[in-house]
Amino acid sequence: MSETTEPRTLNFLEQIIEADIAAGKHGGRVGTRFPPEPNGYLHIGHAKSICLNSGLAKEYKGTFFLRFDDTNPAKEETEYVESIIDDVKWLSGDDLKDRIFFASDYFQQMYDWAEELIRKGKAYVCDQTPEQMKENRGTPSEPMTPSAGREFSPEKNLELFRQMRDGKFAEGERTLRAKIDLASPNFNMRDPVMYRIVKAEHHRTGAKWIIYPMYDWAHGLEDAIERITHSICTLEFEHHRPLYDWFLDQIDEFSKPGAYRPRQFEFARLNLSYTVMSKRKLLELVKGKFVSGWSDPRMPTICGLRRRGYTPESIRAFCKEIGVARMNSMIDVVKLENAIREDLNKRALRRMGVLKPVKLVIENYPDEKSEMLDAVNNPENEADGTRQIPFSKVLFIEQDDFMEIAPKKYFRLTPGQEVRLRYAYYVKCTGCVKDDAGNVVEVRCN
RNA sequence: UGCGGGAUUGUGUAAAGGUAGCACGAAUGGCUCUGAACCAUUUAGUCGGGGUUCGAAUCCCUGUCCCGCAACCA
Repeated sequence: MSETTEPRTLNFLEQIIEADIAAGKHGGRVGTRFPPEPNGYLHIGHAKSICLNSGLAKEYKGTFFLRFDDTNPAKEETEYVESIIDDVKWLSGDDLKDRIFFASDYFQQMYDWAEELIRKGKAYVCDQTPEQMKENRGTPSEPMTPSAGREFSPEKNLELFRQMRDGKFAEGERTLRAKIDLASPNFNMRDPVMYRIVKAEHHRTGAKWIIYPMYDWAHGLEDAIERITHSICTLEFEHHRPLYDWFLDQIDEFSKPGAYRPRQFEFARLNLSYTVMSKRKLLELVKGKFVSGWSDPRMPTICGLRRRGYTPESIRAFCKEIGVARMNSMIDVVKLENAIREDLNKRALRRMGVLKPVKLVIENYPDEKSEMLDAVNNPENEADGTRQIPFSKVLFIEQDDFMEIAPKKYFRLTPGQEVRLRYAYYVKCTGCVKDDAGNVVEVRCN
């Protein structure tokens, strides 16, 4: 007997993961995460990342975490944290129990590792202002100009760093920088900032910290702490990858032979035709009261789609359908619409409604009579049963369902044409009644 | 400019040297219970130029075009 196996096509991430499992990396385990900064509401673009990460974890029987990358108190709020948790739970169908984390919970650990780098002479305190840093960054052919701190002893830098932590400096006065390469063609490697001073209330740690880790320093550490195996992000972080690896290389715990190492992989973000996804513009719509709020059904936010009637299954199907690649693309929004149509077609209970009514009079139906007719709730699922709908001489139909003078392929009511009324009788249109202005006020048939 | 990515029907996405497939769209036809859905048929593609090979979307060379980055944002 021959086995017919469904030909399964893997996307590039599945191929990488399967190769890693086959090679025994991480003991064959898969751990993914969705790491939003709580600085806004999630939209359909984020849905792609959520479905990807949670989907891969499910597919390979791994773990999926929701982690808030809350490293910039100036932009983050608890309101966003709460909405993101709701949206991710709803979309992924995962209760996220015990699997919601915060970068801010790792601040002390990150700080300790920063001191480790300073002690090793791999990081230093810089006194350049943001403006000076920009001026001194150099050009592709000229190296950057460092500050004196680059040559200070580890002891002195450690002391300065502790002073930063303890509030001896104002915002912008000092930063901690990694000592990497003054002339790297990848500007991310030209001594990137690891910590900056931000004197703002953090939504979780309050005023405990006044120095905050930058994304590049923090992200790989967060992944490493959580034992993420495949750290999936969007394409624009591609040339941050050398930095991601460099930082982990500097920390004993993650650079020892056989030590745990997460890896970064990039994919193309979602672009949807006719859809605004810029956080700034969406915020403008909300603040300017052009919409009723983040969950306005016209918004491309996850909560907006939810209110519009999208099911999580349909959005997941959409994400699976569009695939994942490293090429920038523009998905036609009809693809999203197709996903919900397909889903709802299978499970939605049908109801009839009339938006712009016009009276339909059945001339040969008795004046006083009325009867109840059986209507199928869902033609695609008999189990959904039937309901009763009333029928009488005078009914209301959609204005668009009648045309006095109709084109060739008009299948609705027009004088002389017979149609079937849904769940009821065949009727033939005999004409219509108009008011003084010429508007059709009544359609007649028998 | 430097660095890093990318290029397969209209839009996406497969094919790891061996028949270019799938989905959505579009078109045509069918259907007197949603102009939906469904059914049938059709449409249309490997960026250009060289090379390797019996055979190239795939490997090599070369050109072109597109995207991203050069924040004390993530």
